[in-house]
Amino acid sequence: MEKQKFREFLTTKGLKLTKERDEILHEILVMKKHFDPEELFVRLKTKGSKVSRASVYRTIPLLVEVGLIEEVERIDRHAHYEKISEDRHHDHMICMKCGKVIEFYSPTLEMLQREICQKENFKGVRHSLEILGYCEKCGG
Amino acid sequence: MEKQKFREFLTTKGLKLTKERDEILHEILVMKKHFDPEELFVRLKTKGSKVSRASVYRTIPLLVEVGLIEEVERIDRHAHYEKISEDRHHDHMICMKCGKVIEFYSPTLEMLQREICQKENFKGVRHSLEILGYCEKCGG
DNA sequence: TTCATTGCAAAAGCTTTGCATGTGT
DNA sequence: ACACATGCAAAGCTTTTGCAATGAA
Repeated sequence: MEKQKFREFLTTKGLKLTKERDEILHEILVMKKHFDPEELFVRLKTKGSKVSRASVYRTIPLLVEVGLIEEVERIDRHAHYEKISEDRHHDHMICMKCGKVIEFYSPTLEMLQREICQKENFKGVRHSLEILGYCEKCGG
Repeated sequence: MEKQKFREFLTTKGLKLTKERDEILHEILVMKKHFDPEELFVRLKTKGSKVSRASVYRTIPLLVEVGLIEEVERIDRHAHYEKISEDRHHDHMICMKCGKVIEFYSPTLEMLQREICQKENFKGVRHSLEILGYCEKCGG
């Protein structure tokens, strides 16, 4: 159904559904976690795809635009993306020592943010909260 | 007093207080808002400083380490930093249309985050919350 | 004097783009 | 057939680094 959504988007925009675009989206749907463009490219290559880096980089913005993926963080100099799941938005805790990422969700937090936006007359579309610190293992 | 803090840090680490480092910190203290390395470099140049880009890039990590500045976001491919002010931490709302940045602070939000960390046995050190959307002017 | 530091320019690393060719619709 | 896409390689940008010269302590 994500594929359907993408297909409609392309049609609407007068763009074309190519084998490359399909392969890229497919690979993202198959992955569970975060990914960066290079990683995605390598995965595709490994599976025998002939897609080029350029196409990967050119397709990602389209997928962000449809709302199928979103940029979650930038580590060093490369962007990281994540599939937007059906279930629900979540935020991240990132361990500054081992890099472990804990995803969490707090309805209270979501509500509070809506309130804050209202107070500032700001129309919030999406948000990202990152808590940096140390995980249980690395020394709380 | 920030300068004092930096000086002590350098001494402790066996590093030297150079004219360049002083000029860089000085310029940051004079600025009120966010900045990126290039912007900082240009400002210094404009004021007649002879500092090189390399020194700017080499000094920034030191200032982050002392806790005088922090990275607040990455836009496109460049990092943005901000002076850590005496007063208090704040988060950001960013208008996706005009780029306006609204800083806000919510004690409730701060408290809530401490609770969330506790639940995950995570030792939070700092966090950043970005709400993306549209400001009053750009169409709420 | 002795290391850390600087500037320069080259290198690195991620992402974008020009162009000729290929391909959905 | 007509745009739009693709791959490739080159270009772009921000950030890092090697090296010889410089300077703080």
